[in-house]
Amino acid sequence: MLNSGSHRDAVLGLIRMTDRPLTADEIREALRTSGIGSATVYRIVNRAFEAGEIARVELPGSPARFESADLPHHHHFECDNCKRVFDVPGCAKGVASLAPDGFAVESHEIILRGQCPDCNEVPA
Amino acid sequence: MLNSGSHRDAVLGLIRMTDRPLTADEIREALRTSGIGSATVYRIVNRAFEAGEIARVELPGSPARFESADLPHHHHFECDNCKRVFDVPGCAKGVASLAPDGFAVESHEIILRGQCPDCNEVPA
DNA sequence: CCGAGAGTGAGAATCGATTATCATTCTCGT
DNA sequence: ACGAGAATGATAATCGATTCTCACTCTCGG
Repeated sequence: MLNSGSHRDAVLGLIRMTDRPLTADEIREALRTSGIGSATVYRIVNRAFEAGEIARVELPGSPARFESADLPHHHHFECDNCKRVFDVPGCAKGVASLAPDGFAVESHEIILRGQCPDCNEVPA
Repeated sequence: MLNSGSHRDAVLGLIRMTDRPLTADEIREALRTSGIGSATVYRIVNRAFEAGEIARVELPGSPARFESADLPHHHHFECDNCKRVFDVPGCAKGVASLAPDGFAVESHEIILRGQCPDCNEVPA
């Protein structure tokens, strides 16, 4: 059940393979068959984050999520219903120029909310 | 030192008078001369929020903030240095249309980060 | 085969934010 | 002035997320 690096590979592989940011709990749940504990998940993602291998995504009111560090500039969509977070490619123009004079904008973040495709199904 | 409603008036008045969202602690600190306790601040802002009198602003990694409920659509700027949050009038075009097909966008949020005017001073 | 050292999981501990508790204080109509 | 009921503040309790602890397991070079 243990094999140095196998948990790490599973966690980082899962993150790279998934097209949306995952919480520590989502990761542990996805890998539950391996019996991985949450402390281990946190250890792995924290180290990988510090090493710049993955990115941390924080949204208000929910735990930190992790995704590949090499994704192009993008933003996030949080489903009001299932609470999952999805990647949204692209960016709105002129975002940084919204700030009034005197503010030096160094980064920005756009969060969309609503119903994801799964939760938006029209019940026939 | 107590006068029914005076604390409430002080808190809501402060919120309406301030042009940026305030945390419970910022409110308590601003009114420290009145000896208001944090439980009272929370009670007041929670009730006012439930009554729709003020709006709650939540940013990742910091406590909830409160501002007037009647402000026009706007967004927020968080100073990387002093951690204060400021209002940013206006909005970027086409924000909602960023989401891929299948996503129903119901609301959005833009967070700018960088240096606020106070922290951006050029040391002569 | 052995030992050093990293990895692991269960659970305890911690953290900051917020809420609950409760004895006390105040307000107000009468 | 009086009593019911709301408001208050100090502090304890709670909450969810995350980190720490520690005994144990595994890997791997020699």
